[in-house]
Amino acid sequence: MSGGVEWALHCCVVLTSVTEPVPAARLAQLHAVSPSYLAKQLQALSRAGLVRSVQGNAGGYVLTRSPELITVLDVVEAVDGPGPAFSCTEIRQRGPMAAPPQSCTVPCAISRAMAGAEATWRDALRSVSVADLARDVESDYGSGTLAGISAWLGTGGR
Amino acid sequence: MSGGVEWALHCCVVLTSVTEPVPAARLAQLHAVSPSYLAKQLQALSRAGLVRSVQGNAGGYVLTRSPELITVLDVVEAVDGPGPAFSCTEIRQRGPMAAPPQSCTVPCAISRAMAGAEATWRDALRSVSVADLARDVESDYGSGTLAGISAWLGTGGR
DNA sequence: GCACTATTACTCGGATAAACACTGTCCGAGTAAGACGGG
DNA sequence: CCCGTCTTACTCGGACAGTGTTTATCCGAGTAATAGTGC
Repeated sequence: MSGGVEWALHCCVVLTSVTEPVPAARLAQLHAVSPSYLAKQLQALSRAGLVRSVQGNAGGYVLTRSPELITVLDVVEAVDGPGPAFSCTEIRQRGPMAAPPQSCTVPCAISRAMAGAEATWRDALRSVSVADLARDVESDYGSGTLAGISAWLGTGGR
Repeated sequence: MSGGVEWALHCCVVLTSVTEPVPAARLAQLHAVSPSYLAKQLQALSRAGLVRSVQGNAGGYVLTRSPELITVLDVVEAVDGPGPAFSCTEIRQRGPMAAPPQSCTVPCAISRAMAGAEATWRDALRSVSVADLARDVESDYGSGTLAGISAWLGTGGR
């Protein structure tokens, strides 16, 4: 799995607590990661419609909707791509003992098993929203943690 | 995900119906795939203890235990590696607003969410055995399908 | 003092290289079967 | 006819290139704030 997913999720959680746009460079130095590469992930989020980009001076990124309505699955699919991780090659239709095409109206048993597992994985990620993550953060590190980060982002605490 | 997982699973299903060792090359031409690369996957299965390799003339691969006791998860972990797909980089401890180490006794909220989803994925794969897959194949393509493949593997049907 | 305009600096966005992992291939070590010869 | 030995051919196992995707980077297009100027 792409490592940028973690960055994107952390950014979404941080963006929960801000109201004004935050530049990608600021988010990058907050997490001490490569600014250029983080920009790429944010562009993916923008293409997926999860965040809105504001150009010009005092621009940056903002969430497009309430954190309750953004699931972890949304972020993962935006960064890693929506396609399934396991793709069936239909090798049952190849070779000397190939299954006839008329028998292949449904996916093969292996593909079904893998697809079912991925479905549960997606369901689990869909059941967690970015707002839930933000709540957990406040619970883990004490209330006011996100407010402090928001303040740091706003002030030029460089 | 590695594409070799699919090949390995098909091989395990096929090996369900044989009693004598089957060479990797024979499995390769059955599925019309690269013999050398399939050998690599089978080596991984051997390292994981799922199949037993028999060297010398009339050698090949055999399952080490009953197909009921081999789960799809076993095969996936053998080929793709046992490590989790999502690995937390602990970026919460980096940057100017880094969380103090004493607050990081438990994994961060994001890591927990991803780990939980992967756990359900693993459970789903663990609940399906290779024997289940073989049963489904017989059900899909008619009883005797695997017997026919076994016969082809045994005879020099080249 | 106010409005308009030109400048300026800052933002995102996509196009461009480097690094890693997956895919594919090869040849050598080891082994069991089979052929051969002797008793 | 049976046993032991030797050859032989076949198997796996790990080491070696090719290719695609992920990671990382850069510079140009566009925009909003800002400073300056005239009324």
